[in-house]
Amino acid sequence: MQARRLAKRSSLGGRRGGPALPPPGRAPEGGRPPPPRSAGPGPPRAAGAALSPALLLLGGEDEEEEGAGLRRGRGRPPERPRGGAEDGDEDEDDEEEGVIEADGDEDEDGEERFPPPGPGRAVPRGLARGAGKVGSIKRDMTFTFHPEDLKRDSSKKLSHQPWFPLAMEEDGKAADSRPAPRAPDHDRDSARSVCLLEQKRKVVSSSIDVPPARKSSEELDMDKVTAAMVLTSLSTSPLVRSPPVRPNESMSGSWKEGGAPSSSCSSGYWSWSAPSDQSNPSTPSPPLSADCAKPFRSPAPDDGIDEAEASSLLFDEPIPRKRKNSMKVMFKCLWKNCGKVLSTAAGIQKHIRGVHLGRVGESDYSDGEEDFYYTEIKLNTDAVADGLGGLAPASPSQSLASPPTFPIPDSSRTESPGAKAETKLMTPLSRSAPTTLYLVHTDHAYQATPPVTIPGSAKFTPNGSSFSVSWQSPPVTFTGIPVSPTHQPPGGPGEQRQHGPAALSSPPRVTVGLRKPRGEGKKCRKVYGMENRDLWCTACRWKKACQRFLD
DNA sequence: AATGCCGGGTT
DNA sequence: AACCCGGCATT
Repeated sequence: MQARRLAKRSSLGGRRGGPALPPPGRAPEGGRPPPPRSAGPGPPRAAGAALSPALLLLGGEDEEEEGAGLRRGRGRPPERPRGGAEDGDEDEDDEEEGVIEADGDEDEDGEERFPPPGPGRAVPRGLARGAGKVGSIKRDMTFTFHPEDLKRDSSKKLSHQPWFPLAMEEDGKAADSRPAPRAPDHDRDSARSVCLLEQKRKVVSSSIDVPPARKSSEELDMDKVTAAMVLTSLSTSPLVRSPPVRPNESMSGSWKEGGAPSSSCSSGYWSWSAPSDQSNPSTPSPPLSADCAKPFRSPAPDDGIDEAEASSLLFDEPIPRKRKNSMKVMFKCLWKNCGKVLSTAAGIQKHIRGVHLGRVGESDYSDGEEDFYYTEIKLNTDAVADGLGGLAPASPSQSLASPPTFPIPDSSRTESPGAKAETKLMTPLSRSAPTTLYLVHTDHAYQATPPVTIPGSAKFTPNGSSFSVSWQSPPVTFTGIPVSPTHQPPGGPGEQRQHGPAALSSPPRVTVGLRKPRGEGKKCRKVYGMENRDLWCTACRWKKACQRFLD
């Protein structure tokens, strides 16, 4: 590393002249070829910066070399490293990891960018897209997915409802005619059309039988289309994403009962895939996929897992599916001095209704008032080990941007009676989650540890008596006021700068003009060492006050 | 000597 | 503004 720096420095002309080592393979002075250094600093560097987070996952060495290449490259004519190397690198990345959409919207060649699903996918899709619709479609539909198609499809269907079945039939015929040209059997065709319909929508895997006997397939279609649309809107607006996550809520949406399980789940899957199309760089919405897509992957084992793995790896977030086995949802009564914890929402509602609200008779009836008196607790078996990271999977990305926007955690909660139980209950968790996710997501283990000591998690014990209300607020305050010194949003140096002095200002008022006392905490240099200078926070790299490990 | 980072220069 | 580094204070 130092060598690298030296090399760089010397290649730049050895500003200080004196102690600079002679550059390894280069004539030091005199008729030096004019290095195109002015062209260098901008783009390549940026590229390096962009790459590094992803590479970080793959291991330090790669990045190291990458970085070295970059820096060296700037002083050199673009023989091999940059122009070609960049492409090569990216390709490599793509191949290794399947997809990187860290900056997915950067390039707008939609077609190229499309294959998020990983290497295996590209081929079948091509086939499916082009001629080979016939044979492989059944398999493909499970995995391939074009949100566009879906949208186009549904909109088509909606607008031209009348001719839709016809079209489908034609489609089916066309499909059929190739392998076995024979007289069209209408029954089979209709059945097939149903199948195709499903396929088009990417609704089911092959193993799930679509009941062809259903007479009014049109009605059913409408149903599904509407369901799909509902889900579209849901998945499009990230804030309303919570509902499908929780299976055991008593009021699972009405659309759910109307649609077959296949419908709902496919929608989940669909909304999961959607981000690739929406050029939403942040993350897919794993919660949906975690619950829904999985069952459908199992019938087709050749693909699903890897891909999910890859995606989770790509987005460098804790694997969302973890939640499935490690999460346990409990419901805690918030009534004063009660603190009863039950495992089902129905149970806790009944409890509240009966015990606290005194509505013993009307056990079935629920106006939702009970919802105000209990809260959902997600117990994570990993929580102890991972710290708050365990909570993270609930909701990944979008609130990273604006953590401290909801300073009214409790009061508001108890007041809006019209709100739906689910959303209301979800919010505390799903909102607190991104914070924790953030902590885990951004850096390394030792950075994840300090947050564990924050009040929120300290109280996050299954049976803590003072748990419920007080627990919900801390995450919020925590977000707003960085109790945890460890982490800063990438854009937040300024913000954090304020906090540092704020904390320090009261004790050492005397030394206002002087240097602030040296921080005793770990700094990037200590933590990562000189050889991993690339991992340092920028401030440390520039020999400024460390931003990552604030004191 | 190693480290942290301020102040200031350069791009 | 981002980047970089001399040089000083602290450990």
